[in-house]
Amino acid sequence: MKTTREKILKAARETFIKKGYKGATTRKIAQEAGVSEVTLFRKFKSKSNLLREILNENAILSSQIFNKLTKSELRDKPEEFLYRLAEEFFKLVVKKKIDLIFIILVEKELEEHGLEEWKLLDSINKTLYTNLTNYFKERIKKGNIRKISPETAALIFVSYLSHLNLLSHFKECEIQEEKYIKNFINILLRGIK
Amino acid sequence: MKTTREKILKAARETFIKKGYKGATTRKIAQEAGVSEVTLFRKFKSKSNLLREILNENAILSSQIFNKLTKSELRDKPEEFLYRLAEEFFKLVVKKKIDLIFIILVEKELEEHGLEEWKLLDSINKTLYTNLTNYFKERIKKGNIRKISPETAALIFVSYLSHLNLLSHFKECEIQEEKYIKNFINILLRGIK
DNA sequence: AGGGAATGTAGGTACTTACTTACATTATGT
DNA sequence: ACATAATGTAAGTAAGTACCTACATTCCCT
Repeated sequence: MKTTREKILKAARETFIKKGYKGATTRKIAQEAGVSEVTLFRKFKSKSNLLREILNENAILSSQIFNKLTKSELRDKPEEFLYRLAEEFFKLVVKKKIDLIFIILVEKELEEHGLEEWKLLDSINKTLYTNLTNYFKERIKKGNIRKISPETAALIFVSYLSHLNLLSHFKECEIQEEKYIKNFINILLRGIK
Repeated sequence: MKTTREKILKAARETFIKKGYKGATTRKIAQEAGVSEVTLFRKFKSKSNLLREILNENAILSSQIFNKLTKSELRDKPEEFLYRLAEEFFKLVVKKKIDLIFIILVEKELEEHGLEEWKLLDSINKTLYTNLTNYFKERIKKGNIRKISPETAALIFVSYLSHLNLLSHFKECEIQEEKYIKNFINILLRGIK
């Protein structure tokens, strides 16, 4: 049985992604969670606070995935490592409704309210990007992969996953995760030429 | 000298990207354009209409780029073709403030208003994606590139460009277009391995 | 069974926003 | 120079939104 808190968090995640920060009204979120609006405000002082809690949780989950894989012996096999990383991220993102790009947009809407939370808000993307960049640097040094720009490679990875995730929110285009990820890793490793 | 119409369109593009659809108030747009709010409503009946005009224009511009390049002799040299395509798109997108991803998000916010305009709204991404997919298919047939999934390759291209564009809206990260695009094409063509 | 915590209901406040109306002002072309 | 079109100003409307208060109801623990 889910607690009220969890129900609200889940509904908020889904609604924020579907409607954007401003578009997701507290009434709608509460309704989606099956609780009254008052309860929402009792549990999470304000709407922006509700968002903050979600983002915090997301950042933690995102780090965990990377750390887990980094510690495994997969680390030394770039192709499998990247495949598993993409897979795990995709799963997390779809299951938990963590929308990587969405976060940036929330940011924009909050900008003028003087929030200094840039760093926090962008943390998922940034975390993955930073971790991956370091990973590529290390692999280049060890001669596992050729001498490409590690930043660019990391950016390709992050952007592809974000985009795939975005697409998954549309009913029309059913995404066959496995195929899309496998093909991607294939091209990322060997190029199209 | 810019016409009032053009001033409003420009301001609207910039504000929509900065604040999102809901976040961009008509007051703010008018202010940014240096005209009164009433003028905005006189020229473009409604806010959603203003958006529609922008998206229409974007879609046309996006097609033009692809068509121009396709007709040139570059078509037969994938690496240069893709480089130029990326470059031109990036220029257009930054100069004209055409945010590829933004468009999808607008869509979400409008969803419940019963807009049936899905297809229109997503047209820039879709246009580029479709055109590129066909391009890759053709190149594979002609033996210019190896046998990869053309859809996946197109998606990598579109998502990378979108993401790069998104990043360019943040003051912090100055994007050196040339380097980012060159490195990208390098990896896309030859892989990281 | 009873008492305290969690939740719901109803109503309301203060604010914002898309959009309108009525009227005044400026610019433009002939 | 004058009619016409384009723009501005002021004021307002109707709807929506985040969030609050007061009180009633339900649930859970002992």
